[in-house]
Amino acid sequence: MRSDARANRDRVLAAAEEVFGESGNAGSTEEVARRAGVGIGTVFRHFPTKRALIEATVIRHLALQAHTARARGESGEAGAAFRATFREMVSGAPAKLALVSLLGEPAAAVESAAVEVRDAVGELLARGQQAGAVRADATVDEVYLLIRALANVGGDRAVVDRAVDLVLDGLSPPPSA
Amino acid sequence: MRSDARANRDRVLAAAEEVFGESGNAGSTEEVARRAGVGIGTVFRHFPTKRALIEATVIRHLALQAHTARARGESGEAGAAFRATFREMVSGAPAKLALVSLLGEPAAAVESAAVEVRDAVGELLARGQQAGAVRADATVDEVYLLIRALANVGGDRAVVDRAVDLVLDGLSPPPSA
Amino acid sequence: MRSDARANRDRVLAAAEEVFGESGNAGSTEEVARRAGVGIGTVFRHFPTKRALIEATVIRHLALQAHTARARGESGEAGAAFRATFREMVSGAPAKLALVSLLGEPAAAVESAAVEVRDAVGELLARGQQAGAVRADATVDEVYLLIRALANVGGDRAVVDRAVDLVLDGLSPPPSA
Amino acid sequence: MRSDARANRDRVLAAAEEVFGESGNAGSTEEVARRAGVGIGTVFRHFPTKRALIEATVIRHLALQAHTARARGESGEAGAAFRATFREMVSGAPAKLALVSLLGEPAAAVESAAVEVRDAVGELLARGQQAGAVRADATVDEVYLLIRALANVGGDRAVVDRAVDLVLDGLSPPPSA
DNA sequence: AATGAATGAGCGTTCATTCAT
DNA sequence: GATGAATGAACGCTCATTCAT
Repeated sequence: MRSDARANRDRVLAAAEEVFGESGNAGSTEEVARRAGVGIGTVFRHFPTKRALIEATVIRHLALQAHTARARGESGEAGAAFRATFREMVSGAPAKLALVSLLGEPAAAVESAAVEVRDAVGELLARGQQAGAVRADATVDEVYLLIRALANVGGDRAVVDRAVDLVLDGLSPPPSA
Repeated sequence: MRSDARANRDRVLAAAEEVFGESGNAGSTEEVARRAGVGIGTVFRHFPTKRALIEATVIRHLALQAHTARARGESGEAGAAFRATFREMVSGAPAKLALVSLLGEPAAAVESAAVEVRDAVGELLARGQQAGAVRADATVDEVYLLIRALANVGGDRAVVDRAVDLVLDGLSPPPSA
Repeated sequence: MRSDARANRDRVLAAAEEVFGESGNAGSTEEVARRAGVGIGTVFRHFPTKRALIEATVIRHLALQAHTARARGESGEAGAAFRATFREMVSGAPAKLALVSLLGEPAAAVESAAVEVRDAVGELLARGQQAGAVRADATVDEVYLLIRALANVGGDRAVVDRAVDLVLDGLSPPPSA
Repeated sequence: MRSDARANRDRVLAAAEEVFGESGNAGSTEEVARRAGVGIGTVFRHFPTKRALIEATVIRHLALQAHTARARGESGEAGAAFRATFREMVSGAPAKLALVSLLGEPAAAVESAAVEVRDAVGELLARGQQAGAVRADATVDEVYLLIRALANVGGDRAVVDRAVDLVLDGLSPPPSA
């Protein structure tokens, strides 16, 4: 039965990402249970409080983001890798509301998952800069903030894409160098 | 008595901006009444539902933003006006614009208040472009989206400021002109 | 409307004494509301937690007991007054379960209400002893404990009465004095 | 395997006496399983409902009490035996007898276990009376009620002991004999 | 026979909304 | 017009009970 339990846990987490992504903290635990196709008791068996459920959801989301960033990091040209990852992280966010901001004081586990993402982005950025493909004066903080801002803003996909183009242009090194 | 009522309406709106700005949709109507110094019944007399109250709050905020943008539009240099307004709109609205996304389907009145803001931004953008101070290929849609994205993202104020600098750099015309 | 609110408060307290008296802590706040004929929200408006409601109920009960004890204290013969009050306090308890024991750590207000009762009993006891109608070596603590024990025990009323007779006999002064 | 099952049943009953003795009906079946070192399913295999478990616990306790009373009955002096048993029954059962009152309508099996105890007390009482060591007009009903009352009352152990002394004094034959 | 994951009714509590004063 | 007491639906969470393994 261990495998059933794990499967349920995963379905609950997936449902939670949907629900809290759509409705933020206003999403209800009951709704999560309904979408996961399990009883409310099962949700609470796996995550003892609503907050614990949200934290686990956020961590899962951040882990996915970190994975996205790292996966691309090994590919060839540094500038292209940086830009492609930037685009993917912006458009890949399945939740449109800022999941992370749901937590007042983020738990330590959440913080460390976020650091993981930031570090992955930082590595891509550093390579891009070494290759001369990204402005030398941009820091991880700003770049990661831009990714978060664009990933969480609502609006037409095409408009977002063009806005990303503009931002990536701003991140290119000045041609006079 | 009409003026009393109007005064109450204004105090309620001001309190609502505070409360919902701090706590989002989780802020309670009772808390709004308390801060406005009126009874809960008075709040509901002026705004028949919580949603109506939030909408009115958002509209008030958007109207203020439109006003800010228009006021700036008449001042001297076009590129500087555009950039200053961009900065003001990003930093002047922490967490308040997020209310718009809590509305689900925004009411028509909210939409039209938002269009007002977009148009004001559009005018500033057009002038900046005519003056050669802003990239000719940027459109209002992208610019307004960037403002919204940066206004709603959480994070250190200083980091946000530097991110805005990067974006405004990206919006500058290419030096090859 | 102040008087309506007070009336409701009283009906809630009376219902709570019934419900918690019958079912102890297992009695539900909803049941209290139902018996009081008010909505659940009204119960919580007057008593912000279930615990606060139980405390208020207990205090009311203790105040009634203290009143019973004091009222009798002014009447004529000291020994008779002591015994009559003892009987009244045992049989007058409308709640058959030990309301007081419902509280883990009793709140300060509850403690002081209990002290009030103990003091009233103590005064009656002292007078009885001065009049030579009650054993001189009995202390308030024991007497009050006997009252509590007999008030809370279940069983046939007639049997309780005879048990009280036996106890009061034990509290009489030894005839050899 | 039959002996394994019986061993489990006993461990569950012992755990139940602990848990419900401490927390009354608020004690949870899961906690009983945990302390018994078995799965929750095993508890419900042996006792189909929580109520059945509590009943079995109470019956076990009453049987022990009856045994105590009977064992003492055979020892030497009748008055001393009666008084010693009275004291033991009062102090040996803190909070556990209270479970009986949580049962609402006690099951027939519980009633008959209680009758067993009452009868054992009755026998001790009769012997004490025959020996002239206990008041002739006291009946089993009153005596058993006094034991129940004192066993269930909360309060300082020393105070309870002195209250028992007073009661036993009241049960002594009048010195005029 | 034993296990423990799953279930869902029920509880305490909150809060938008109504309405008698 | 203003007030605030009353209402009850909805939420987070617990726990007795069931059942697949």
